[in-house]
Amino acid sequence: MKIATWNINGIKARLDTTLGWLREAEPDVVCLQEIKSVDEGFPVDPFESLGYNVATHGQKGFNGVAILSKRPLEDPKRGLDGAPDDEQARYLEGVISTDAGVVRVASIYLPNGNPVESDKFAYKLAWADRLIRRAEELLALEEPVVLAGDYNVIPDPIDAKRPEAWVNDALFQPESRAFYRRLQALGYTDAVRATTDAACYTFWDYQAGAWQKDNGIRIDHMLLSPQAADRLEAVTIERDVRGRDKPSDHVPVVATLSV
DNA sequence: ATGGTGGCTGTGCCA
Repeated sequence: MKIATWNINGIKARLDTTLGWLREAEPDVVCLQEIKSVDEGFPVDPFESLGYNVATHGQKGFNGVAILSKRPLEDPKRGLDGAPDDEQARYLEGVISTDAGVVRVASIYLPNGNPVESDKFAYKLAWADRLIRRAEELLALEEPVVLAGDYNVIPDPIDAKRPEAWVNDALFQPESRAFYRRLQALGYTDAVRATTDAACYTFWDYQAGAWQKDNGIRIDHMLLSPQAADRLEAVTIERDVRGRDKPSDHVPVVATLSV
């Protein structure tokens, strides 16, 4: 099974770009972030025409996540527990059954958190704590679990072309990096780092020629429970997608699992 | 170099 995660930066502006990559890569499951659409506004039909079931958790204007899956998404869960007044749409989880078993998938859009001195950074860390609690609950199920999404965390200096440029940014704060390590200490595996030690990026800013200079960062991650890590066969970062027409500023990350 | 670009919104906010 090919499972992908991709921050598309707006489904309306990215519809053709997204459909084009789906036709070519033919992933079984795609976790989308930043759909920037309410559920009723998401263009379901073209994805269903490609054979996908569509589940969304959207909001007006910003944020919003979705899961596309060739098989039905069972038991969908929208949002994380622990903050009933939080209206930001950043988490969608569900179960996919195959002939070889089940896999639980979550589409995650962790808050950016900039600027660090603002309440946005506190919100980021609080949201990360709520994700840790969910991740702990999921580990207890002893299922293959894939926590996929835009984490807005640069884990290590190797994950940025110019790490010195990010030292005051929320994405590279010690607290943000500690959260990411804590997830791994619980037992989750960084799928990219399970397959390579090389520098590789998933995001290049639209500004200042970042793509042309390869001034990128690795912030889109797939974290695997032990049962999922045991089934990991391959991981790719679809870097060339960034150089196409009307690109998102992020590219897809794809993991192949033997489920 | 306190800019730069892009999406969605609504005359600015967010990334």
